[in-house]
Parts: sequence; C-alpha cells; structure tokens
Amino acid sequence: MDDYEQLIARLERGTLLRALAPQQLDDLLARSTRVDLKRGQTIIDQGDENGDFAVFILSGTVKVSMVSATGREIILSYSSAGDVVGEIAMLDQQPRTATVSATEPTSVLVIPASAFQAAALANPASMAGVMRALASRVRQLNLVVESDRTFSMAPRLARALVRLLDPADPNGRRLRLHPSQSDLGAFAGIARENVSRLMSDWEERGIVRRCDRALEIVDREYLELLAEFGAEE
Amino acid sequence: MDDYEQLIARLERGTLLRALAPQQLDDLLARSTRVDLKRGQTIIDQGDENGDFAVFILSGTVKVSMVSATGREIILSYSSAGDVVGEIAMLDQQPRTATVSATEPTSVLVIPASAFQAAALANPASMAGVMRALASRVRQLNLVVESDRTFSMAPRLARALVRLLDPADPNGRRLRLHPSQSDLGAFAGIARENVSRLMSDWEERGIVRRCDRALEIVDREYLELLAEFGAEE
DNA sequence: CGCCCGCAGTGATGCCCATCACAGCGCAAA
DNA sequence: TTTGCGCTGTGATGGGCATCACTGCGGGCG
Repeated sequence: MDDYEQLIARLERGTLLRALAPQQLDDLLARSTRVDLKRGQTIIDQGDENGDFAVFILSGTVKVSMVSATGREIILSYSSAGDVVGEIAMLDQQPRTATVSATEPTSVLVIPASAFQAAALANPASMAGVMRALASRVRQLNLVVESDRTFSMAPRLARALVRLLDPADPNGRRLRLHPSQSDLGAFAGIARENVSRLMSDWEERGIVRRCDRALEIVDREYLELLAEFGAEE
Repeated sequence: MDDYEQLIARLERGTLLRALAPQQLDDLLARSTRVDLKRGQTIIDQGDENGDFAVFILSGTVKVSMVSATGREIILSYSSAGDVVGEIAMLDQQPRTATVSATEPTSVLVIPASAFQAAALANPASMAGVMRALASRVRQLNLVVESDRTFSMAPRLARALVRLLDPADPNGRRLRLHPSQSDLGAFAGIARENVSRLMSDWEERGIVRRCDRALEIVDREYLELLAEFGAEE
C-alpha cells in the first residue's frame, strides 16, 4: 500500500478518526477496504438493509440524497475529502435513508462496523469526535428545517450557495463544486426553473458571476445576509 | 433524597445513561441537580452561550422549539420522561439553537458537561447509546426535511399527529399530549387556521374525534398511510 | 358577576411558486 | 455532419396555502 502515508494525512483532517493512536489507525486501515468510484457511481443505496459500514472520503466529492415519496430528489448535503458519511445506519442498524453517489472521481475507505467498534473500544476518547460530528449534523439539519419553513426561494438558494463555499477560507468566493441547476434546486428545495431565474437576476445585479459553467460569488456578504435573515434590509 | 430509587428507575429507561454501572450512576447523580419546572417555564434558551449541560427528563413533557428569523415559532420535537435534550450544544460547545420549555409541570435533571464526560470516561460503552440516540435524531430530521419539501398540508399534519402517538403501544389511538392548534401548526409547519380546517374535515370523515379538548385518533392506519405516502390511494 | 385573553372556526383575498411548455445550445457519440 | 441528450432560459397558468379579518366560546382572575 504505497499511498499509505497519504491516507494517514487525510485521516488527520477527518472528524471521525482524528483521535486514534497510530497502531489503532493501522488496525482500522487493515480492516477497511479502499474503493474508487467513477462519477455518478453510488456507494450507498437508499433502502439498503445491510448498513453495516461507514464511508470515509479520501478524495473527491459525494452527494447525499434521497428520493421522496413523490419521486423528487432531495440533496441533503455534499461531502468531500476528510468527511464521513453513512455512519447513521451503521450506528442504529436501520435501513439506509439516503443514497450516496460520487459527483466526480472519488476514492473512499469503506469501514466495517466491526472495525469501527474495535477502534471505539481501543480508544474511547476518539468517540468524542464522532459525537461532536453527529451533534453538528443535527444542528445543521435544524437550520435546514427552519429555512425550509420560513424563507422564500431566494434566501433558501442563498443558503445553499453559502453551504457550498469552501469552509477552508472564510472569505473566499469560490464554490467547492458546481452542481447543475437541477441539483442546486434539489439542494435548496426549489424548482429548477426558479434557480435559473434567480441566477439571472443575481448575475445582472452583480451578486454572482458565471465564467464558463463555473459559478463565482461576487457579493458574498449579500448572500450571507440573505441566507441568515431572509430579506435584504 | 427519598425518590432516589425512582430516579434510578427513570434513568434505566433513558437512552443516554442506560449502560452506566451503579456506582457511576451514583457519581452522575451526585454531580447533577434536580429542577422542577412549572408549565411554560424554560430550562434552555435559544442563543444562550453557556451550553455546558444537558437535561434529562424525569417526569412531564417539554417542547423543543426555535423562533425563526421572521418570528414564527417552529416546534422541533416534544420530549418526555426518559429522554435527554440539550445534548447538542453540550457536545459541540456552540450556542443553543433551540428553546426548551415545559408544557406541563415537569421535573428534570440538569447534567453538567463535566459529569457527562466523567461518565463517558468511566464507562465508554455507554457512549454507544448516546451515539445511537444522536443517529436516530439525524434520521428523524431527514424525514422532516423530506416531508416539508414534498408533502402538502394534510400529510404533514398527519405526520405530526403520528409523531405524537405514544410510542409505548404501537396500536394505540391516544396522543401523548394535546397541544393547541397553534402548536400543532408550529410542529407540522402549517398555518394555525389550516390546522383547524383539516381537523374539522377529518372529524366529519371519522378519522379523528374530539372529546372535551382532547384529540383521539380513530383511523390510525389512514393517518399513517397519509404520513408516509402523502396521498390516499 | 363581568371582563379579558387565549383558543377555535371560517370566509375572502392574493401571491408565491410548482408545473407545463417550448426554444436555444453545447457536446458526445453515431 | 447529424442526431440526440442534458442543461439552460423564459413565458403562461393555476393552485395551494399564508395571511387578514372577524366571530364565537370558555375559563381564569379581578
């Protein structure tokens, strides 16, 4: 395994396993398997009963989505290198509620529940990180519910764009990835046509800009205000 | 402390601390303080920075709610004896995102973060229960997002009622508590007036019944189908 | 007792937004 | 090149539901 060092470097960033001691990490890696996904390929399927593994993202990006009873796609989140997905079903032994698929060539580490439990036993302190990660997921979802219930289209789309900003640089104007308008709609909870209309509007008002299929935020502060308060003052 | 035995009995039911050994439980109880709440009294305030405690409910019921940017109330959940609330902020050290207040006379146990951490260190296995509880919260919230985005009023209200059914008996027709129509609206994400309209409709169609301010489910299966699939077939 | 306030019912109004429909457009495969 | 497909822009339409406005009701409190 020649990119072992690289794996470790990635793991250092991750929330799940940050606190593992080196030999525990060795053990975990030995029990896990690396999988390379092509664009569009899924690693977890909604409804699957055998949810006995979690997925650690080594590189690339995945989208976590579900198909509602009416057939509409709902994108819950995008996750990229260093994140863990699929731990919910692994923890509570219920069927998968969401589908995880790669939005670009992506490699992941499939961690079986047994390996996770072994790591938890060997180093209980590492579970604090897991709990923190879960707590922030709950927090994030609370915000989504609030936004869905009280805001109109524009603030919701603004919030979706803010969530796509690279968390690494707090003043950046570049997005982590550039989904299609359909996906943006499924992420923000609005119809695709209205994504188009809002983007046109924002572009001519100088809030965003589009250079060859990529979106760039011009007035980040405006979008953040909109995302937080739901209206321009 | 004469109702000590009773406390223990409650704790046994709880998800948070089920796995604690007796002497660890003693320790946790010694570090915690019991608080009795009157109807309407709050124990956790949205926005509060000092989120260094969680709340274990000994008896009674609380509602977990937040006030959105537009001033509308959003009820995230109702919790009753044996549940734990407020652990999110305790785990991730962020401000409180929700308010917790009693809907009836309620006694709770305030567990400081330090006591929680001590219990975690003393008995790491107990953390598995905490993680499972958090996982099911995430799962529940995913369902709420799905429901908000794809269903119309009636299925959303149906889902709210189903969530208020007593989880203890799986075929029961009685609700755990009987909120006002305003609160039902805030729970289901619809306007109070429409709760009224839907209830009238359902009552004359024999789906629910109202005897002196209390609501009783008549056709539970109908509501469950509506809640799951969004339309009657 | 009478007052007031919170809760419930119900119609009218309007607007936000999903949906339908269709037209360009770039790109990849045939 | 031609065909087809996925993505994008834009108008028209209609319905669902929030909101407003008002009435009635009961119960707690002065």
